[in-house]
Amino acid sequence: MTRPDAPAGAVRQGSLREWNLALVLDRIAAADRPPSRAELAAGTGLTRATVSAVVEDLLAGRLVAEAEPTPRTGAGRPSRGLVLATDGPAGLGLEINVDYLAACVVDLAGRVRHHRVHRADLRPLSPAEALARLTDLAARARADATGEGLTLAGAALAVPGLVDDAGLVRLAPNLGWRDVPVPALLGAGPPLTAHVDGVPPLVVDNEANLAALGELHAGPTGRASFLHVSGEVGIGAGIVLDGSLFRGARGWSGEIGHIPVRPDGPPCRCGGRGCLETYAGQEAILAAAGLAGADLPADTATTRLAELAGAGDPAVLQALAGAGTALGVAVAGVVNLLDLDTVVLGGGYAPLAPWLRPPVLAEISRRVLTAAWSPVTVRPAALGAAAAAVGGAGSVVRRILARPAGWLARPT
Amino acid sequence: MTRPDAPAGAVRQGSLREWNLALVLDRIAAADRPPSRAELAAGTGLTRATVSAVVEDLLAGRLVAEAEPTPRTGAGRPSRGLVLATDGPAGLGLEINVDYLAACVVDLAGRVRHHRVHRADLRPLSPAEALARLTDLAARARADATGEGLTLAGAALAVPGLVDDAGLVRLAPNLGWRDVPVPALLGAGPPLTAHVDGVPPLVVDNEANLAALGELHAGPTGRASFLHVSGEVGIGAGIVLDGSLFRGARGWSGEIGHIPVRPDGPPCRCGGRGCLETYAGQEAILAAAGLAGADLPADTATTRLAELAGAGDPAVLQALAGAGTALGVAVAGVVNLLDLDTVVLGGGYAPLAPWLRPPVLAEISRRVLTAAWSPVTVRPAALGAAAAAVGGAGSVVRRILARPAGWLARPT
DNA sequence: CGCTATTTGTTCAGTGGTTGAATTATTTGA
DNA sequence: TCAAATAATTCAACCACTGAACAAATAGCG
Repeated sequence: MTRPDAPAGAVRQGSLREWNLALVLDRIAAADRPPSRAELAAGTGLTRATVSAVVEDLLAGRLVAEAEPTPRTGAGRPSRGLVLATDGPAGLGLEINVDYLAACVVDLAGRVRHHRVHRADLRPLSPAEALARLTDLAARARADATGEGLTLAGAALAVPGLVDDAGLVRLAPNLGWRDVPVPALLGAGPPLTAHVDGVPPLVVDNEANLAALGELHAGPTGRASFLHVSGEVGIGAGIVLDGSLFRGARGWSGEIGHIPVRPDGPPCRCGGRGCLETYAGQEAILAAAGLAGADLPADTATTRLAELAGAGDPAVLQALAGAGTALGVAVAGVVNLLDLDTVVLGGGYAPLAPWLRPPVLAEISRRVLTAAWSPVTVRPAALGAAAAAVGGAGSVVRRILARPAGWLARPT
Repeated sequence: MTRPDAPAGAVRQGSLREWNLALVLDRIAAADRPPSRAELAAGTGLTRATVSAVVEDLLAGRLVAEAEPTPRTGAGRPSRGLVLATDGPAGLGLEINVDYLAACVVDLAGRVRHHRVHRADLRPLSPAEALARLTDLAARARADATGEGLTLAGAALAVPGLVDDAGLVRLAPNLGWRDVPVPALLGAGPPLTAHVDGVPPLVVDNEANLAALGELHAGPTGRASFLHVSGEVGIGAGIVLDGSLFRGARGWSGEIGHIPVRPDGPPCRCGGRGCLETYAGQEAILAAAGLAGADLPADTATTRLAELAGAGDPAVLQALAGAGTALGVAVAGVVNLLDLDTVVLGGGYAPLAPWLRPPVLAEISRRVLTAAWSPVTVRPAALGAAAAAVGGAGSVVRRILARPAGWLARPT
């Protein structure tokens, strides 16, 4: 199935070119070394004539550039390799979390060109105050980007909570936010490029979703399926199916933290009982490790746990084993349901992966029906802290790569 | 997002026509009354000229037909309504289960033109013997179909087990099958139309998947997202996301029966403990209701349970309440994870829905984070017994509707 | 009954984008 | 220096869609 089942709209002449622009650009992005026009023609099935025409459009629009002449290889006219432009459009990624703000800029080629983190406990601040600080950070990122010749094509903001299509944060429990209209509050900053192709200049999304996207594009292939579990104060998950993020019917998928692990376990903030969060959330782990009252900032707490576990502290080791088992039970259910082959431990779980991985794997191999045929990989996230910001910035440029015609046709 | 992210292949001139054939055909199929060419043009955004040309191709290929002249409506030249052909291609749906075989034929318009069920306990038979009987049933269906002027375009066989791409049944626990090469054994029957468009003439798939597809196409809209839970001896689920079946990375999604409900509950056949199946599988319900030794055929067992529950038998009511609660716990996890808005109780659960629904709903409203914003519907399946056969046959004709060019270009 | 208004469906020149073959460009190797 | 080889461009042909004009078929009205 390479084609969507039911076309959504009319296909006119121009759609052909739109499609082939995306096709060629996608191959340039996916190639491991700058491909020539001839190689692209062979790879896509288009004729060399068509590829030349398409590439001409892409060059004119500053989406690709011709690479430095490569060292000679054989007889014949030398090929001119094509690479993604590093002086064209770029994406701005923003993140707001309980104890830090982050901003980063990613160019078309996926390189992180700017990255800055601002640590501060944001819980005492009002949403407007917190977002004002974020606007400062964004302005600095923008200045950096334009200084390097980049054009910001859009921004994505990661929030640890439920967000609706319009960017309204319905609920961010750990920030204490409820019904915060983020785009309006953040719109005070310098304007980004206006709506491109129907997408607003600022997209607000769940932190776990964007972190999963970051993980997807950090990996080698773009067509993976995995579950990215992000263990912060709450536990969120991003679900990537066949290379694209699954958002659910209303965009609120991934609430793995409230999967029941023991239906009659301890009560949870959500109103249920025995949710995963009550066993493997950060507070639960700290409490089990006897570090409950320490009141450490969230990220420090994680590093502290890793240190103590590395030193062999028995209470911490037992706490992590318990959390890992609970996580494994929940993840086994997910893997049974969705038939995924990879589980990524991200966010606060990444540094704890050495201790969480064994119990998670044990539960999976006990409970997953198909584990015998095809093993399930459990690994820590490749991207470190603030993966969500990078993922968000990446999502902006991926949107351009997926539909370059929209960018090329933008009003200038 | 109406367009796939990364085009998979070259888009040539002909692709345009291919796409628009599918577009127009899809609108004809989705319309609630035969649309005219002019209405199609208005609805799709194509010009009337293009629609005429496309419709001409579809008429020539016997995929659509002109409807009877409709009663007059206003001034102007009368329109000629277009309907899906009922004398063109049709799909053959087959099902093999523990205690019955079924075959049915569905035409392009989705009407069931033939349906026959053969009841017999298949467990004592070898796979070859069982499939020989199914071949007989299929031959009768074919004779019926050709008698009505239909051309069988392909077949889908539903099996209660894990199936790989090649049609090899890796494991069907309740039939006692392991590594059965179904297409080879069933291939002895009269040949179907040869490979159309790269798809083999016989597709073997999981029973729960095909039942979910049947439910999808029985519904009004083609773009739904829901979980179809099929409670037979085992418990399977078909996951429909945005109008298409999600099969998982390897095609083995939906094993909801082995989601852990109580991690330290009773041991399960799969090796785990406390799986959903040990609480809400048919055997578990019968045991809890005190009907364990009765040794009823599976479908009779379900009707018996419904009778007793209807009569107010306290043991049965309690058994169903317990099963419903366990099911609700598992389903709540799924809904939290995937953000679905509908859960369909199918297979053996359909007749028991009046008693299962309340506890399932109760667990969902307790445990699903977003239930407050947007309620989750729980309803019995619209299709009755052998829904998988109908769904399978439907999947064959849907494939033609989704890609009519492949059918039109077939060698004749 | 004839005329007009109205809507449907078809015809046809025009256009955009791809195709395939021929042509030009640029290098290696004999 | 020339032939072989490979890359990229050019150009006539072609395909499918567009837009406008046209033909077909009816209702309403005098």
